[in-house]
Amino acid sequence: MEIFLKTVSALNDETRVLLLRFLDENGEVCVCDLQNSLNMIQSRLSRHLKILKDAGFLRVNRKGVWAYYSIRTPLDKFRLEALEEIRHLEISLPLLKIQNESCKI
Amino acid sequence: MEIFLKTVSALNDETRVLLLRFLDENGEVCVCDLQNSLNMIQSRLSRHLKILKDAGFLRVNRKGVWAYYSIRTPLDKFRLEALEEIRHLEISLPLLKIQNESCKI
DNA sequence: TCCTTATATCAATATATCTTGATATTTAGT
DNA sequence: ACTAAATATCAAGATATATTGATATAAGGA
Repeated sequence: MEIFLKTVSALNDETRVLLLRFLDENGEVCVCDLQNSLNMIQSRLSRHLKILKDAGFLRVNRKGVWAYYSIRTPLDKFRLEALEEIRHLEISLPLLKIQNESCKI
Repeated sequence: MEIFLKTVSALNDETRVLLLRFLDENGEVCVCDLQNSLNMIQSRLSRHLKILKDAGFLRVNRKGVWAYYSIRTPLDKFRLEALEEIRHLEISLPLLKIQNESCKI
């Protein structure tokens, strides 16, 4: 029950749905680029990324000071179905903005 | 997005997950019997049933003063997958208690 | 070691959701 | 019309979650 509720509550926020969709479309993205692209305050972004990671949707890849987040694979059936649902939502998705080249993998 | 969030937020509550599971196992159940079986205050129950109904999970069948709730069919893929997930949760489910026979369909 | 940058966490406030008891509505029976 | 029972809705307080700015932590370079 706890895991289910954690999974579902992670989905229960417009910001996080947008994040999932953005990462689903753009693959592995650095936090600083998410910040720029989504025009989001850093502490807010960090919080939501943690919630999505803890709920099993995301993985982090740290390279020095940078943290690259991406959709975790493989996802189980339910999380995958949720992601599939999010793929079909009509969302005006911002473009990925790369801030500095050094951050680029 | 709104519909998705409404669906997901309906799932984001232990009481409602229990309700879904209970109705999934017991079929169409009268509110008064839900009240008895789940040992829940009436206003609380009524609120959660409404949320689940508005989110597309339940349907109501009114017969006189009684209201019989059941899982709506057919459910779309995502809601069905959520229900499937709930089916596999380890929940100690109370038994259905029929209060008065007149309520029985 | 000191400084800078990226990210994470904390504290305070604002907003949303849940629970309960009280009240309103609806229906059937007399 | 009046009453009783089932259900729905409302109002107040309690609890949880989100946002923001401030601070902490960690890594790399001078």
